[in-house]
Amino acid sequence: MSDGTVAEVLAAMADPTRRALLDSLAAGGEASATALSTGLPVTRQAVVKHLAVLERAGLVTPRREGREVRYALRPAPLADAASWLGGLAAEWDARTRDGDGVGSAGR
Amino acid sequence: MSDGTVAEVLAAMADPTRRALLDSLAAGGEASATALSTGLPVTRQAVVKHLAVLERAGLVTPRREGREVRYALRPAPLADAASWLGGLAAEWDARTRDGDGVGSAGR
DNA sequence: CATACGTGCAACCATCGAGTTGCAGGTACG
DNA sequence: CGTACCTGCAACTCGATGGTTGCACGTATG
Repeated sequence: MSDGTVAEVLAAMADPTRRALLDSLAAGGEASATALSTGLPVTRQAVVKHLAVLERAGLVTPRREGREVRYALRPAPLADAASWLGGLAAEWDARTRDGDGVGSAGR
Repeated sequence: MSDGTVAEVLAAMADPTRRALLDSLAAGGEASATALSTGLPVTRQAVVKHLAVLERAGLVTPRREGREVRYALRPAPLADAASWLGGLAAEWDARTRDGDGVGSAGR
């Protein structure tokens, strides 16, 4: 399951600034914190903190390149979170459809 | 697209207490706020607030039953969020796999 | 009718998260 | 070598959020 809890991924994806950050990375490939901060209405420091959160969630990975640090996207944890959510949704759906109560838990 | 933003769903699912709440509802079907609060280490009021968040996200729906209010699961928004995340993950995967830069996202 | 139970509202507190500013330390380059 | 640029750390502000207590109101029920 790659890295970072599903909960961490969800929390990371819940923030609009963070999503914008990830969008930028998806669109333009690797980028440094300073580069990312231009184009966003926040300070470089704020971006740094967000990147730290994203890294803890495993959604992004840093790579030192001379005097700067480039961050790149890591899709795996996102896919994990997505399938986890999907599984839960399916389970709920099965339960609410009829059995509604106990039932033989899917998992 | 049911109800509640995907972001709201993600934020709602990011909280452990809220997940526990949803688990209880999934396991035992409908339940009132007071019923849910027993079995959790928090006050009824805290549960009420969490239920409000979950309702705003569309994950739960209230139904007045005499003098009490029963909350029931609503799987749809969760499924939406899951497929949204899945789509994003696929897109990232496609981009990081080769094009990495701009590239015509589509296919 | 009186009582008990459940809900709803409001005030309040503590903590967390997002964001800022300021400054010190490396690293590239003329 | 000196300058410019980027990173890293620390202190601080401020609003949102999770949680609590207290109380008033409605609704069953003996």
